[in-house]
Amino acid sequence: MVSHSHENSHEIEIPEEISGLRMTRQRQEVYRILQQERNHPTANDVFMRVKDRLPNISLATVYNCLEALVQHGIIRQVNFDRESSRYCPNLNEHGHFHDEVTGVIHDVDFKPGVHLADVLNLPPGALIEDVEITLRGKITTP
Amino acid sequence: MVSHSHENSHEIEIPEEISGLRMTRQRQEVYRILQQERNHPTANDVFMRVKDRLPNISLATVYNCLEALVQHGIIRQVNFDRESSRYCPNLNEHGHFHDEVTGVIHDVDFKPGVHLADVLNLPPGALIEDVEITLRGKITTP
DNA sequence: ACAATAATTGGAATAGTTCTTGATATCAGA
DNA sequence: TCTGATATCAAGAACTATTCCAATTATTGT
Repeated sequence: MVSHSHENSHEIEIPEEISGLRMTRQRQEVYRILQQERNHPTANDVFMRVKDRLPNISLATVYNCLEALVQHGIIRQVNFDRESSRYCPNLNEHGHFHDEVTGVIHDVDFKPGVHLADVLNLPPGALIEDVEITLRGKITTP
Repeated sequence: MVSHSHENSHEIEIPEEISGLRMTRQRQEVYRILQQERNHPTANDVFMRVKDRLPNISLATVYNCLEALVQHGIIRQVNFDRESSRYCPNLNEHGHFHDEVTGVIHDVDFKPGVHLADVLNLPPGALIEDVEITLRGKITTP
């Protein structure tokens, strides 16, 4: 069923395996959408977009694919309060600024040389495995 | 129904109004629990604890009280991934370190003099209204 | 005390996500 | 290549935290 030919040579090529995760057709397409749309889509956003290419894909599969990609460190899951999870292909340590007015989510990098552990009073012996920095506010354009 | 006498003088006294919020009996008791148990309880944790003193309180009321307290800036709501929201009476700007092994959540303060805006490349014009810093990891005790 | 307003209750509804089951696809070894 | 084992997928049911709703109760201001 899966074609191994180069269907559209101008599109992003996704290898058949990333970080030990078998890249099935569904995972490829889900991943491709995250690479193309850097708008921090929700699972449902991805679901709607991916149906263009895989009309029979189910929402459960989108969730499965996203989870597999997250588990293998290929994408990141981002949560804002209790809203739907969003997904992000930017693997650099970064935070997110959520513009309350427009709803747009901006990636926020640390200034060069800054590391979180340098600015926080962590409990002794703390070994950080994951960081999530989320900011909410407005953008004033004077 | 509400007694205005000092029922137990050794207990925390909670005024009848905080920041413009009428402190009903239910809100008082919910708030008292947050002050006493600094374990970042969930709404359900609070519900179970508060039933000792208000056996007829409903979970919806606990949610209402927590929301009212959050809205008035008396407590903070904290979210870890997609888990139940937790609530925290510490109003200082701080983050949370979630110990994956024990499940304990530690408050994490900034080192003195550090401000988040100083270490992040925020989008131009960004006006931060709320910050959430959540860390996940282990604590090694050598 | 009375009317108006606010808060509480309990249950139903909602939304995002996960689970289950049966079908399909892929892989590894003979 | 065949065969069994394993992994993935689809569809829908189930789950869970939270919110909503309608009826009751409490509080406030006059």
